[in-house]
Amino acid sequence: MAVDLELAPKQKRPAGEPCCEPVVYPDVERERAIRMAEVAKALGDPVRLQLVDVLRKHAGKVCVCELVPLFDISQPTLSHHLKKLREAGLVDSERRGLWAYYYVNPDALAELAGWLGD
Amino acid sequence: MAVDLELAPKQKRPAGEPCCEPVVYPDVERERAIRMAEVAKALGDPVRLQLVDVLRKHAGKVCVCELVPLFDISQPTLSHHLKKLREAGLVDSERRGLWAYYYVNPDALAELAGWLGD
DNA sequence: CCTATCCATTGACATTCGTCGACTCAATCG
DNA sequence: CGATTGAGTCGACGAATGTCAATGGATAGG
Repeated sequence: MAVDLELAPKQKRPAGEPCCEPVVYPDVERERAIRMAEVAKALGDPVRLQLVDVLRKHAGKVCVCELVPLFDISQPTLSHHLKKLREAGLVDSERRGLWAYYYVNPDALAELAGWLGD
Repeated sequence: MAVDLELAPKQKRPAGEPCCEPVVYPDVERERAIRMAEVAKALGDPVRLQLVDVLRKHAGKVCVCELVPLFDISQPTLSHHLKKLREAGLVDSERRGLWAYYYVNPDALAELAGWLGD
């Protein structure tokens, strides 16, 4: 937020001099951007976004065997998407016998939601 | 939102029968998910997320030549990211002589922000 | 035990992505 | 006009992605 851009140049550069001031972008912002971009990237697939949507609406733990018939993809592909969501911290899972239950991690969405909502 | 999942199965399938009810996922939700995933995907890169951040904070039109020194990437790469943001509808641009000015399209973020914020 | 079931992993494949250097093109200045 | 500048495009490259069929490992039921 220390970024304070000047207005655009009104004329051509005097030949040799740089176009603009070398504005420094704070590293703390950069790290925050990396975190939020990771979350956004995980949501950047329709299947994964719908998975998070279903898990959020259900507000509980959902068995994988209930998620599979919701999508036109194979079970290994769904498993792959769930792994991506897990790696991004968006969901967590719990194994109970044969079945695996998934649920959302609300904290993971908070930072991105806050930034988007201003 | 018509999705109303049953609780997970308590026992193994009786061999032959399907594990779960064939839940139908509404197509309208699917199309909305595709739109929002497209926006999320555009934000799924740290450079692009920071670009949107800078443009939003500046709340005006920013010249490309002012954006280039903010990042450790080449000018063609930045141009490529701006194109991606344009294609996703997140930003728009306007050419004035030699310079190109970019600004955010607030509407594009609204749907994703609304979904994230519940 | 033996078999069926759930779910994850592996390997393969085509596609997309992020990045750069080289180039093009329009516009500006002298 | 001729030289220079801003910005977009192109071609190339390695890396990552989404998808599937095949496989594996653990567990429940008979």
